Amino acid sequence: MAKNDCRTKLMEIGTRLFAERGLHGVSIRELSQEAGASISMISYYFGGKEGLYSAVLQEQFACFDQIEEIRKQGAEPLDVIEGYIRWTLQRHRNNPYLLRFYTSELTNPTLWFHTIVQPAIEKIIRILIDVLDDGIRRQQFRKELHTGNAALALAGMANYFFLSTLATENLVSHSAENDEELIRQYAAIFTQGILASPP
Amino acid sequence: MAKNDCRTKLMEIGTRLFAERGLHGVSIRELSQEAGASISMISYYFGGKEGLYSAVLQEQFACFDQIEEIRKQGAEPLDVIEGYIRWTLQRHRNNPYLLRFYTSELTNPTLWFHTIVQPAIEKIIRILIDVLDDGIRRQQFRKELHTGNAALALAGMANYFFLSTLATENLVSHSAENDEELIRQYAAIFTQGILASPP
DNA sequence: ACGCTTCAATCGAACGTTTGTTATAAAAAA
DNA sequence: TTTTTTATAACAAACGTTCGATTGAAGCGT
Repeated sequence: MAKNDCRTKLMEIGTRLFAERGLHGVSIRELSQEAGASISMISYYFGGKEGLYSAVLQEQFACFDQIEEIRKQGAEPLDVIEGYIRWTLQRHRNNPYLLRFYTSELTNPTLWFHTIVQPAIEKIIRILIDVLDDGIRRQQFRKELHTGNAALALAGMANYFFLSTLATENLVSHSAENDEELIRQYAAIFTQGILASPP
Repeated sequence: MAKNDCRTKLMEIGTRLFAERGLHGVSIRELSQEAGASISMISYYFGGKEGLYSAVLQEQFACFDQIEEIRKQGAEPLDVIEGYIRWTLQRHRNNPYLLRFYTSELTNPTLWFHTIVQPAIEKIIRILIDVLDDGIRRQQFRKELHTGNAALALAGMANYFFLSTLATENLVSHSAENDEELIRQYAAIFTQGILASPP
Protein backbone atom coordinates (compact mmCIF):
# COMPACT_ATOMS: atom_id res chain seq x y z
CA MET A 1 0.00 0.00 0.00
CA ALA A 2 1.20 3.50 -0.77
CA LYS A 3 2.42 5.92 1.87
CA ASN A 4 -0.21 7.05 4.37
CA ASP A 5 -2.87 5.23 2.43
CA CYS A 6 -3.43 3.24 5.53
CA ARG A 7 -4.14 6.21 7.73
CA THR A 8 -6.58 7.66 5.21
CA LYS A 9 -8.37 4.37 4.77
CA LEU A 10 -8.73 3.90 8.52
CA MET A 11 -10.24 7.36 8.89
CA GLU A 12 -12.62 6.64 6.04
CA ILE A 13 -13.89 3.33 7.32
CA GLY A 14 -13.82 4.57 10.91
CA THR A 15 -16.08 7.44 9.97
CA ARG A 16 -18.64 5.12 8.40
CA LEU A 17 -18.61 2.45 11.08
CA PHE A 18 -18.55 4.79 14.09
CA ALA A 19 -21.41 6.74 12.53
CA GLU A 20 -23.42 3.60 11.92
CA ARG A 21 -22.87 1.89 15.26
CA GLY A 22 -21.17 4.25 17.68
CA LEU A 23 -17.86 4.03 19.48
CA HIS A 24 -18.73 0.89 21.43
CA GLY A 25 -20.51 -0.84 18.56
CA VAL A 26 -17.39 -1.34 16.45
CA SER A 27 -14.36 -3.51 17.13
CA ILE A 28 -10.93 -2.60 15.84
CA ARG A 29 -10.63 -6.02 14.27
CA GLU A 30 -13.65 -5.48 12.05
CA LEU A 31 -12.61 -1.90 11.38
CA SER A 32 -9.08 -2.71 10.28
CA GLN A 33 -10.26 -5.63 8.20
CA GLU A 34 -12.75 -3.48 6.28
CA ALA A 35 -10.04 -0.89 5.78
CA GLY A 36 -7.73 -3.56 4.42
CA ALA A 37 -5.13 -2.68 7.02
CA SER A 38 -3.67 -4.57 9.90
CA ILE A 39 -4.92 -4.14 13.44
CA SER A 40 -1.74 -2.60 14.76
CA MET A 41 -2.00 0.42 12.44
CA ILE A 42 -4.74 1.89 14.62
CA SER A 43 -2.46 2.09 17.61
CA TYR A 44 0.42 3.12 15.36
CA TYR A 45 -1.33 6.17 13.92
CA PHE A 46 -3.95 7.10 16.48
CA GLY A 47 -2.71 5.62 19.72
CA GLY A 48 -5.71 3.34 19.98
CA LYS A 49 -9.37 2.99 19.15
CA GLU A 50 -10.45 6.05 21.08
CA GLY A 51 -7.76 8.09 19.38
CA LEU A 52 -9.17 7.16 16.01
CA TYR A 53 -12.66 8.08 17.15
CA SER A 54 -11.52 11.48 18.36
CA ALA A 55 -9.69 12.10 15.07
CA VAL A 56 -12.84 11.23 13.15
CA LEU A 57 -14.89 13.52 15.38
CA GLN A 58 -12.48 16.39 14.85
CA GLU A 59 -12.62 15.96 11.08
CA GLN A 60 -16.39 15.77 11.06
CA PHE A 61 -16.88 19.01 12.95
CA ALA A 62 -14.20 20.90 11.05
CA CYS A 63 -16.83 22.16 8.60
CA PHE A 64 -18.26 24.37 11.32
CA ASP A 65 -15.19 26.57 10.99
CA GLN A 66 -16.48 28.02 7.72
CA ILE A 67 -19.91 28.86 9.06
CA GLU A 68 -19.14 32.58 9.21
CA GLU A 69 -19.45 32.66 5.43
CA ILE A 70 -23.24 32.80 5.62
CA ARG A 71 -22.99 36.29 7.16
CA LYS A 72 -20.96 38.19 4.60
CA GLN A 73 -22.22 39.70 1.34
CA GLY A 74 -25.63 41.29 1.74
CA ALA A 75 -25.80 40.46 5.45
CA GLU A 76 -29.51 41.15 5.46
CA PRO A 77 -30.95 39.12 8.36
CA LEU A 78 -33.53 37.50 6.10
CA ASP A 79 -30.80 36.42 3.71
CA VAL A 80 -28.67 35.00 6.48
CA ILE A 81 -31.57 32.93 7.74
CA GLU A 82 -32.15 31.42 4.33
CA GLY A 83 -28.40 31.00 3.99
CA TYR A 84 -28.26 29.05 7.22
CA ILE A 85 -30.99 26.67 6.11
CA ARG A 86 -29.28 26.12 2.77
CA TRP A 87 -25.91 25.65 4.43
CA THR A 88 -27.35 23.09 6.86
CA LEU A 89 -29.10 21.11 4.15
CA GLN A 90 -26.07 21.01 1.89
CA ARG A 91 -23.87 20.07 4.80
CA HIS A 92 -26.02 17.01 5.47
CA ARG A 93 -26.22 16.15 1.77
CA ASN A 94 -22.45 16.30 1.42
CA ASN A 95 -21.81 14.34 4.58
CA PRO A 96 -24.66 12.17 5.79
CA TYR A 97 -22.53 10.89 8.68
CA LEU A 98 -22.17 14.19 10.48
CA LEU A 99 -25.69 14.13 11.91
CA ARG A 100 -25.00 10.73 13.46
CA PHE A 101 -22.05 12.08 15.42
CA TYR A 102 -23.91 15.31 16.13
CA THR A 103 -26.89 13.65 17.82
CA SER A 104 -24.95 10.74 19.22
CA GLU A 105 -22.67 13.14 21.07
CA LEU A 106 -25.59 15.26 22.25
CA THR A 107 -27.37 12.30 23.80
CA ASN A 108 -24.41 10.07 24.71
CA PRO A 109 -21.52 12.50 25.09
CA THR A 110 -18.00 11.07 25.04
CA LEU A 111 -14.80 12.55 26.43
CA TRP A 112 -14.48 14.93 23.49
CA PHE A 113 -17.93 16.49 23.61
CA HIS A 114 -16.82 19.63 25.41
CA THR A 115 -13.74 20.22 23.30
CA ILE A 116 -15.10 19.42 19.85
CA VAL A 117 -18.88 19.21 19.68
CA GLN A 118 -20.14 21.83 22.11
CA PRO A 119 -17.97 24.68 20.74
CA ALA A 120 -19.13 23.95 17.20
CA ILE A 121 -22.81 23.97 18.08
CA GLU A 122 -22.50 26.98 20.36
CA LYS A 123 -20.75 28.89 17.61
CA ILE A 124 -23.54 28.47 15.13
CA ILE A 125 -26.33 29.12 17.60
CA ARG A 126 -24.54 32.26 18.72
CA ILE A 127 -24.42 33.49 15.14
CA LEU A 128 -28.14 32.87 14.70
CA ILE A 129 -28.91 34.76 17.91
CA ASP A 130 -26.74 37.63 16.71
CA VAL A 131 -28.57 37.80 13.41
CA LEU A 132 -31.96 37.75 15.09
CA ASP A 133 -30.87 40.51 17.49
CA ASP A 134 -29.73 42.48 14.48
CA GLY A 135 -33.10 42.02 12.82
CA ILE A 136 -34.86 43.32 15.92
CA ARG A 137 -32.56 46.35 16.01
CA ARG A 138 -33.55 47.07 12.41
CA GLN A 139 -37.18 46.71 13.47
CA GLN A 140 -37.67 43.89 11.00
CA PHE A 141 -38.49 41.31 13.66
CA ARG A 142 -40.83 41.51 16.60
CA LYS A 143 -39.07 43.15 19.50
CA GLU A 144 -40.67 40.73 21.99
CA LEU A 145 -38.97 37.83 20.24
CA HIS A 146 -36.85 35.62 22.51
CA THR A 147 -33.91 35.25 20.16
CA GLY A 148 -32.38 32.28 21.98
CA ASN A 149 -35.50 30.18 21.70
CA ALA A 150 -36.05 31.31 18.13
CA ALA A 151 -32.53 30.37 17.11
CA LEU A 152 -33.04 26.88 18.48
CA ALA A 153 -36.33 26.65 16.63
CA LEU A 154 -34.63 27.47 13.35
CA ALA A 155 -31.81 25.01 13.94
CA GLY A 156 -34.35 22.41 14.98
CA MET A 157 -36.40 22.74 11.80
CA ALA A 158 -33.38 22.35 9.57
CA ASN A 159 -31.71 19.50 11.42
CA TYR A 160 -34.76 17.47 12.35
CA PHE A 161 -35.78 17.18 8.73
CA PHE A 162 -32.71 15.01 8.21
CA LEU A 163 -32.74 13.39 11.61
CA SER A 164 -36.22 12.00 11.08
CA THR A 165 -35.53 10.62 7.61
CA LEU A 166 -35.42 6.97 8.59
CA ALA A 167 -38.79 7.15 10.34
CA THR A 168 -40.69 9.45 8.01
CA GLU A 169 -39.55 8.59 4.50
CA ASN A 170 -42.87 6.84 3.88
CA LEU A 171 -44.73 10.05 4.69
CA VAL A 172 -42.52 12.83 3.36
CA SER A 173 -40.06 12.87 0.47
CA HIS A 174 -36.50 13.47 1.59
CA SER A 175 -35.07 13.54 -1.91
CA ALA A 176 -32.42 16.13 -2.66
CA GLU A 177 -34.40 17.29 -5.69
CA ASN A 178 -36.81 19.20 -3.49
CA ASP A 179 -34.14 20.92 -1.44
CA GLU A 180 -34.50 24.37 -2.98
CA GLU A 181 -38.24 24.26 -2.46
CA LEU A 182 -37.74 23.05 1.08
CA ILE A 183 -35.37 25.93 1.79
CA ARG A 184 -37.92 28.43 0.53
CA GLN A 185 -40.69 26.86 2.59
CA TYR A 186 -38.73 26.68 5.82
CA ALA A 187 -37.40 30.21 5.35
CA ALA A 188 -40.93 31.42 4.73
CA ILE A 189 -42.39 29.68 7.76
CA PHE A 190 -39.69 30.91 10.09
CA THR A 191 -39.28 34.47 8.86
CA GLN A 192 -43.02 35.11 8.60
CA GLY A 193 -43.30 33.71 12.08
CA ILE A 194 -40.98 36.32 13.52
CA LEU A 195 -41.75 39.35 11.36
CA ALA A 196 -42.67 42.62 13.02
CA SER A 197 -46.20 44.09 13.07
CA PRO A 198 -48.38 41.08 12.34
CA PRO A 199 -51.81 42.01 11.00
CA MET B 1 -36.40 -9.04 48.01
CA ALA B 2 -40.10 -8.99 47.23
CA LYS B 3 -41.57 -10.78 44.26
CA ASN B 4 -40.62 -9.30 40.89
CA ASP B 5 -38.69 -6.52 42.54
CA CYS B 6 -35.77 -7.71 40.55
CA ARG B 7 -37.47 -7.36 37.21
CA THR B 8 -38.65 -3.85 38.00
CA LYS B 9 -35.25 -2.78 39.23
CA LEU B 10 -33.55 -4.15 36.13
CA MET B 11 -35.92 -2.21 33.88
CA GLU B 12 -35.34 0.93 35.90
CA ILE B 13 -31.55 0.79 35.85
CA GLY B 14 -31.53 -0.52 32.29
CA THR B 15 -33.52 2.50 31.17
CA ARG B 16 -31.04 4.90 32.72
CA LEU B 17 -27.88 3.16 31.61
CA PHE B 18 -28.99 2.33 28.06
CA ALA B 19 -30.14 5.92 27.65
CA GLU B 20 -26.86 7.29 28.92
CA ARG B 21 -24.51 5.02 27.01
CA GLY B 22 -26.42 3.00 24.45
CA LEU B 23 -26.90 -0.73 24.03
CA HIS B 24 -23.22 -1.47 23.47
CA GLY B 25 -21.95 0.95 26.10
CA VAL B 26 -23.34 -0.97 29.05
CA SER B 27 -22.33 -4.38 30.35
CA ILE B 28 -24.79 -6.66 32.07
CA ARG B 29 -22.39 -6.96 34.98
CA GLU B 30 -22.49 -3.25 35.73
CA LEU B 31 -26.20 -3.15 35.04
CA SER B 32 -27.10 -5.99 37.37
CA GLN B 33 -24.78 -4.72 40.06
CA GLU B 34 -26.37 -1.28 40.04
CA ALA B 35 -29.78 -2.93 40.14
CA GLY B 36 -28.71 -5.00 43.14
CA ALA B 37 -29.54 -8.19 41.29
CA SER B 38 -27.44 -11.04 40.00
CA ILE B 39 -26.27 -11.27 36.41
CA SER B 40 -28.39 -14.26 35.56
CA MET B 41 -31.64 -12.43 36.25
CA ILE B 42 -31.33 -10.60 32.95
CA SER B 43 -31.41 -13.81 30.99
CA TYR B 44 -34.04 -15.21 33.33
CA TYR B 45 -36.53 -12.40 32.81
CA PHE B 46 -35.64 -10.97 29.41
CA GLY B 47 -33.77 -13.76 27.64
CA GLY B 48 -30.59 -11.73 27.53
CA LYS B 49 -29.20 -8.23 27.31
CA GLU B 50 -30.88 -7.43 24.00
CA GLY B 51 -34.19 -8.65 25.38
CA LEU B 52 -33.90 -6.18 28.24
CA TYR B 53 -33.08 -3.40 25.81
CA SER B 54 -36.10 -4.17 23.68
CA ALA B 55 -38.34 -4.25 26.76
CA VAL B 56 -37.02 -0.86 27.80
CA LEU B 57 -37.58 0.50 24.30
CA GLN B 58 -41.14 -0.77 24.25
CA GLU B 59 -41.89 0.87 27.58
CA GLN B 60 -40.34 4.15 26.52
CA PHE B 61 -42.40 4.47 23.37
CA ALA B 62 -45.64 3.37 24.99
CA CYS B 63 -46.50 7.01 25.72
CA PHE B 64 -47.07 7.59 22.00
CA ASP B 65 -50.23 5.53 22.29
CA GLN B 66 -52.02 8.40 24.00
CA ILE B 67 -51.07 11.01 21.46
CA GLU B 68 -54.57 11.11 19.97
CA GLU B 69 -55.68 13.04 23.04
CA ILE B 70 -54.32 16.30 21.65
CA ARG B 71 -57.00 16.21 18.91
CA LYS B 72 -60.20 15.97 20.92
CA GLN B 73 -62.08 18.80 22.62
CA GLY B 74 -62.04 21.96 20.50
CA ALA B 75 -60.10 20.32 17.68
CA GLU B 76 -59.30 23.74 16.22
CA PRO B 77 -56.09 23.27 14.20
CA LEU B 78 -54.38 26.13 16.03
CA ASP B 79 -55.22 24.54 19.37
CA VAL B 80 -53.94 21.16 18.29
CA ILE B 81 -50.63 22.68 17.22
CA GLU B 82 -50.16 24.33 20.58
CA GLY B 83 -51.32 21.11 22.22
CA TYR B 84 -48.66 19.16 20.38
CA ILE B 85 -45.90 21.49 21.50
CA ARG B 86 -47.10 21.31 25.09
CA TRP B 87 -47.44 17.54 24.94
CA THR B 88 -43.91 17.19 23.54
CA LEU B 89 -42.37 19.45 26.15
CA GLN B 90 -44.14 17.76 29.04
CA ARG B 91 -43.23 14.36 27.66
CA HIS B 92 -39.55 15.25 27.76
CA ARG B 93 -39.86 16.86 31.19
CA ASN B 94 -41.53 13.76 32.62
CA ASN B 95 -39.09 11.38 30.97
CA PRO B 96 -35.75 12.86 30.01
CA TYR B 97 -34.54 9.46 28.79
CA LEU B 98 -36.99 9.11 25.92
CA LEU B 99 -35.18 11.56 23.66
CA ARG B 100 -31.98 9.54 24.02
CA PHE B 101 -33.64 6.42 22.69
CA TYR B 102 -35.55 8.44 20.12
CA THR B 103 -32.46 9.95 18.49
CA SER B 104 -30.21 7.00 19.16
CA GLU B 105 -32.58 4.74 17.25
CA LEU B 106 -32.98 7.25 14.43
CA THR B 107 -29.24 7.48 13.85
CA ASN B 108 -28.11 4.00 14.95
CA PRO B 109 -31.20 1.87 14.49
CA THR B 110 -31.29 -1.49 16.24
CA LEU B 111 -33.33 -4.56 15.38
CA TRP B 112 -36.43 -3.07 16.93
CA PHE B 113 -36.50 0.25 15.13
CA HIS B 114 -39.10 -0.79 12.58
CA THR B 115 -41.42 -2.46 15.07
CA ILE B 116 -41.28 0.04 17.91
CA VAL B 117 -39.73 3.39 16.98
CA GLN B 118 -40.81 4.02 13.41
CA PRO B 119 -44.53 3.34 13.99
CA ALA B 120 -44.56 5.71 16.96
CA ILE B 121 -42.94 8.57 15.06
CA GLU B 122 -44.97 7.97 11.93
CA LYS B 123 -48.14 8.06 13.97
CA ILE B 124 -47.48 11.47 15.40
CA ILE B 125 -46.24 13.00 12.15
CA ARG B 126 -49.31 11.65 10.40
CA ILE B 127 -51.54 13.37 12.93
CA LEU B 128 -49.74 16.67 12.41
CA ILE B 129 -50.10 16.38 8.65
CA ASP B 130 -53.79 15.65 9.09
CA VAL B 131 -54.26 18.71 11.25
CA LEU B 132 -52.43 20.94 8.80
CA ASP B 133 -54.50 19.59 5.91
CA ASP B 134 -57.59 20.34 7.96
CA GLY B 135 -56.42 23.90 8.51
CA ILE B 136 -55.93 24.38 4.79
CA ARG B 137 -59.40 23.02 4.10
CA ARG B 138 -60.77 25.59 6.54
CA GLN B 139 -58.76 28.22 4.69
CA GLN B 140 -56.87 29.09 7.85
CA PHE B 141 -53.49 28.06 6.45
CA ARG B 142 -51.87 28.87 3.13
CA LYS B 143 -53.09 26.44 0.52
CA GLU B 144 -49.58 26.24 -1.02
CA LEU B 145 -48.24 24.83 2.25
CA HIS B 146 -46.43 21.52 1.91
CA THR B 147 -47.94 19.88 4.97
CA GLY B 148 -45.36 17.10 5.20
CA ASN B 149 -42.43 19.47 5.40
CA ALA B 150 -44.33 21.75 7.75
CA ALA B 151 -45.16 18.89 10.11
CA LEU B 152 -41.48 17.96 10.32
CA ALA B 153 -40.61 21.59 10.95
CA LEU B 154 -42.98 21.71 13.90
CA ALA B 155 -41.73 18.45 15.34
CA GLY B 156 -38.18 19.63 14.81
CA MET B 157 -38.67 22.86 16.72
CA ALA B 158 -40.15 21.11 19.71
CA ASN B 159 -37.73 18.21 19.90
CA TYR B 160 -34.51 20.01 19.05
CA PHE B 161 -35.00 22.42 21.92
CA PHE B 162 -34.43 19.48 24.24
CA LEU B 163 -31.94 17.65 22.08
CA SER B 164 -29.58 20.61 22.05
CA THR B 165 -29.70 21.20 25.80
CA LEU B 166 -26.24 19.87 26.57
CA ALA B 167 -24.59 22.09 23.96
CA THR B 168 -26.62 25.27 24.36
CA GLU B 169 -27.38 25.59 28.06
CA ASN B 170 -24.79 28.38 28.31
CA LEU B 171 -26.65 30.36 25.66
CA VAL B 172 -30.31 29.63 26.26
CA SER B 173 -32.16 28.76 29.45
CA HIS B 174 -33.70 25.31 29.34
CA SER B 175 -35.37 25.59 32.71
CA ALA B 176 -38.87 24.19 33.05
CA GLU B 177 -40.06 27.48 34.50
CA ASN B 178 -40.15 29.08 31.07
CA ASP B 179 -42.03 26.23 29.42
CA GLU B 180 -45.37 27.99 29.12
CA GLU B 181 -43.70 31.02 27.56
CA LEU B 182 -41.75 28.76 25.23
CA ILE B 183 -44.92 27.03 24.13
CA ARG B 184 -46.54 30.37 23.31
CA GLN B 185 -43.48 31.54 21.39
CA TYR B 186 -43.08 28.40 19.35
CA ALA B 187 -46.80 28.20 18.63
CA ALA B 188 -46.71 31.84 17.54
CA ILE B 189 -43.71 31.41 15.27
CA PHE B 190 -45.09 28.32 13.61
CA THR B 191 -48.71 29.29 13.22
CA GLN B 192 -47.96 32.81 12.02
CA GLY B 193 -45.55 31.24 9.59
CA ILE B 194 -48.26 29.17 7.95
CA LEU B 195 -51.28 31.47 8.23
CA ALA B 196 -53.26 32.30 5.12
CA SER B 197 -53.22 35.70 3.42
CA PRO B 198 -50.00 37.25 4.70
CA PRO B 199 -49.96 41.06 4.48
C1' DA C 1 -50.50 -28.13 62.49
C1' DC C 2 -47.67 -31.11 60.08
C1' DG C 3 -44.58 -32.95 56.55
C1' DC C 4 -44.02 -33.15 51.81
C1' DT C 5 -43.81 -31.54 47.14
C1' DT C 6 -43.56 -28.01 43.78
C1' DC C 7 -41.95 -24.11 41.58
C1' DA C 8 -40.67 -19.50 40.66
C1' DA C 9 -36.90 -16.47 42.14
C1' DT C 10 -32.26 -15.74 43.04
C1' DC C 11 -27.40 -16.48 43.31
C1' DG C 12 -22.45 -17.08 42.16
C1' DA C 13 -19.23 -19.67 39.72
C1' DA C 14 -17.68 -21.21 35.40
C1' DC C 15 -17.50 -21.29 30.23
C1' DG C 16 -15.97 -20.01 25.80
C1' DT C 17 -15.54 -15.62 23.08
C1' DT C 18 -14.23 -11.38 21.99
C1' DT C 19 -12.27 -7.23 23.34
C1' DG C 20 -8.16 -3.53 22.92
C1' DT C 21 -3.44 -3.47 23.25
C1' DT C 22 1.33 -4.71 22.69
C1' DA C 23 5.50 -7.03 21.02
C1' DT C 24 7.96 -9.07 17.45
C1' DA C 25 10.06 -9.84 13.08
C1' DA C 26 9.88 -9.41 8.37
C1' DA C 27 8.57 -7.26 4.02
C1' DA C 28 7.80 -3.26 1.13
C1' DA C 29 8.35 1.46 -0.08
C1' DA C 30 10.71 5.88 0.03
C1' DT D 1 18.70 3.71 5.83
C1' DT D 2 14.41 5.08 7.45
C1' DT D 3 9.65 4.98 7.31
C1' DT D 4 5.61 2.54 6.52
C1' DT D 5 3.07 -1.57 6.46
C1' DT D 6 2.40 -6.37 7.09
C1' DA D 7 1.37 -10.71 9.58
C1' DT D 8 1.21 -13.08 13.76
C1' DA D 9 1.08 -14.21 18.31
C1' DA D 10 0.35 -13.30 22.85
C1' DC D 11 -1.91 -10.97 26.71
C1' DA D 12 -5.02 -9.81 30.47
C1' DA D 13 -9.43 -8.04 30.86
C1' DA D 14 -14.15 -7.90 29.89
C1' DC D 15 -17.87 -9.73 27.49
C1' DG D 16 -22.78 -12.37 27.31
C1' DT D 17 -24.54 -16.68 28.48
C1' DT D 18 -25.37 -20.89 30.98
C1' DC D 19 -25.50 -24.22 34.76
C1' DG D 20 -26.31 -26.29 39.19
C1' DA D 21 -27.46 -25.12 43.85
C1' DT D 22 -30.15 -22.61 47.18
C1' DT D 23 -33.90 -20.15 48.97
C1' DG D 24 -38.59 -19.38 50.41
C1' DA D 25 -43.31 -19.15 49.80
C1' DA D 26 -47.55 -21.72 48.23
C1' DG D 27 -50.32 -25.84 47.76
C1' DC D 28 -52.00 -30.10 49.53
C1' DG D 29 -53.25 -34.37 51.73
C1' DT D 30 -53.44 -35.97 56.32
